[in-house]
Amino acid sequence: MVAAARKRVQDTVNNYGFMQLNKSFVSADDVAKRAGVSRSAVSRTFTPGASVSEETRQRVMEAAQALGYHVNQLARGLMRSESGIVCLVVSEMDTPYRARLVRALTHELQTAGKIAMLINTDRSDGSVDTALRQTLHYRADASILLSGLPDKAITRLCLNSGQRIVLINRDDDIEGPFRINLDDGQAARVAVSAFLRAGCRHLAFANSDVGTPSLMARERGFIAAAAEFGLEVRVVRHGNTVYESGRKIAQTLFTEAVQPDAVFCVNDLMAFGLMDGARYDFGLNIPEDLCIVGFDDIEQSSWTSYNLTTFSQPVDEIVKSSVAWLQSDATAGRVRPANLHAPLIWRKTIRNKL
Amino acid sequence: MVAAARKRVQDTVNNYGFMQLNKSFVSADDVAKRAGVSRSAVSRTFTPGASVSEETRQRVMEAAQALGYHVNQLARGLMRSESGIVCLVVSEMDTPYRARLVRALTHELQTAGKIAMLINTDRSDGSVDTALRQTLHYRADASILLSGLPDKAITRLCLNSGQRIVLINRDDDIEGPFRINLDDGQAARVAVSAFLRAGCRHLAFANSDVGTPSLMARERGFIAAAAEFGLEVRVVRHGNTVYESGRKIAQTLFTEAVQPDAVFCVNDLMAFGLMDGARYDFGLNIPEDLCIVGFDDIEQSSWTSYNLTTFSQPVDEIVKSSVAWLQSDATAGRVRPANLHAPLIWRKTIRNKL
DNA sequence: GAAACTTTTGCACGCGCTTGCAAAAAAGCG
DNA sequence: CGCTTTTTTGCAAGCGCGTGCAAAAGTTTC
Repeated sequence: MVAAARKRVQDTVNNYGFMQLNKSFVSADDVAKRAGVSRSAVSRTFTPGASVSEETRQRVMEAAQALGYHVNQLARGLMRSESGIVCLVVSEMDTPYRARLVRALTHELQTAGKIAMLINTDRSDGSVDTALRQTLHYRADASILLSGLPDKAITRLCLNSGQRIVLINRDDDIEGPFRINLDDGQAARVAVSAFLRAGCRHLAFANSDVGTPSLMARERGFIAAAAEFGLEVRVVRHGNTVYESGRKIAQTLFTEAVQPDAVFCVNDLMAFGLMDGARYDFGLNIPEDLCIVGFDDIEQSSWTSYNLTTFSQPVDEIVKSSVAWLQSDATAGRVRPANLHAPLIWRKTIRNKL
Repeated sequence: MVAAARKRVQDTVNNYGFMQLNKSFVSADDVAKRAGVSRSAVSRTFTPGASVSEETRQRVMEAAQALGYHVNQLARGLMRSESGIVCLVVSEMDTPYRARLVRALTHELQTAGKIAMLINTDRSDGSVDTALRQTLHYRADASILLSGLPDKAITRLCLNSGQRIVLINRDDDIEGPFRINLDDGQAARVAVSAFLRAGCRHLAFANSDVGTPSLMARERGFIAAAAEFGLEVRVVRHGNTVYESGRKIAQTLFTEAVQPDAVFCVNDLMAFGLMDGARYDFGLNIPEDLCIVGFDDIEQSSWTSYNLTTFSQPVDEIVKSSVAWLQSDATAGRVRPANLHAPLIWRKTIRNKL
């Protein structure tokens, strides 16, 4: 129906003599006709590595230019079984870290000649599995998951459809997808030793209760590292990894009998909440009374009001290695996960010496 | 080549008897064969409003279920000239306000049965025009521009291709696109009267020097509203609409002979920078020494360290009206722009009385 | 200049789907 | 039950493109 309507418009327009300029879409056929060659010729002109003589190539390009032709990626995708589409499935994408990742990913994908489709898994219903199935509808070449963890069945379905999957910070022992993780254990160790050097003795860990693998890895790592020095860790888990949760955790921690003098927050947002809670609800000074370290190094961490010492997500590396893997030859089956290092960015929330 | 390889795999698999489960993609043909009907029947089953008897419909659905079939949107898009794709073209999408908008838009589009393609215009080269042309490659049904302003020629090209365009906060007199704007003038007037009620007499306006239409509208509105009360406005423009620029502007403003006691910041990020500058570089107290109002009401504005009084972007309304218009009947030609109201959210950066 | 190459070109088929059209089946009616 | 009207169905064409194949054109070689 729509197509019919469009067709009609086009014809009318043509009758009025405005020709190609106003035609809905110019096809390879049109270009071929104008250039006086076969349609294959124009198709080959736009296919890197195909056999076309320089002369016809010129002719085709000229005609294409004049008509404003560009290949229809939908049709090309249909033939090639390679749509050039990469799906980014992500929830709560306005979270600073996620937003930065999405920005960097889309950019990198574009420079690699791919295009990003954004799938929002905010609504609770179908969540990730539905989203992943959706990626199949559009024959996406690959999916990159920033949040959620897919069911094994659906993962296999995607892989069998020739799709590649990248999991960022979602470690799990699913095989097939490329997994990118941070060395959370190492970061935790660095945090502990930084706290100790600052003279802290009462360590706490502020986590969310969603229990994402990488968050749990940080928690375990921190507890283990502290144990090596004979220290116990007060762990508080609450809500999501957002400001409010940090605030809430401050309420819990600073109304207890023995209060921490150092807190590792599982991400920066929670650290900000915790800092504001400590400062404004309990009058604590940071870093004199309380040392804090966060994770992600989002932009706000460098704002003077917070000046948060935090671990930096190597966004560039994450993005580069993801896209590189997408373009590499499919070594189907088990894929070696990437393990990236998150360096500590020193600012002002851990004191230098006691 | 890829297609050929896939075909080969499929055949092998079939020979081994694993059948459909492992086949790359199951097509409508497969379903038809299994259900014992024609391919048109299955196509009609998945086309709302098409004529199929309840019985065959059931049979088809069953077969589809068993085989894991879902229509290929690429192929459907090819036929229907309606891909279901909506392009979001945006730069610096990790900016809190933009990120929120992108999140809300993708969500709303999905519930409307569309899917979002994200086009990043960060890199300076082609910018918006290239991006918009890219949307044509994928035969997007529509494009929503959150940043940048397209050339008229390319706009017309998109419109002629049957694409619809939405401009958010990018007012300009381009005709054809649906434009959504805020009532910046009204907001500016509200800001002035709030400052006056607080006893402020030295107004300043902190703007970026990129000169986006909506930002300039706020500036003009503020100056005009102040003039009605016989007050002059010290305008400072610097850099981008980011934290650092606000910081820089603080340096400028508070080293001058006559210092402002009220600043309207063109967005929240700049307001934060200005606040931090005022507080930490100049020891000013907010709101006692200095009143501040921002724009956007991003999440950070409610954080205790800032507690910024600011104008709220009606994100929900923006998103809803955008998507609604996309689905409405094309009233081609001049489209009446939407003019939305941005209410002031009172927090703690404007004092109540003198 | 003819034979043996190599490169370029056009044809025709197919990717997976929608849809107008006419035939077939079902339903309504006196 | 026969006839008309409505609904359902299959056929076939076509959306815009890529690509194997064989014919055509161009190059080299002796």
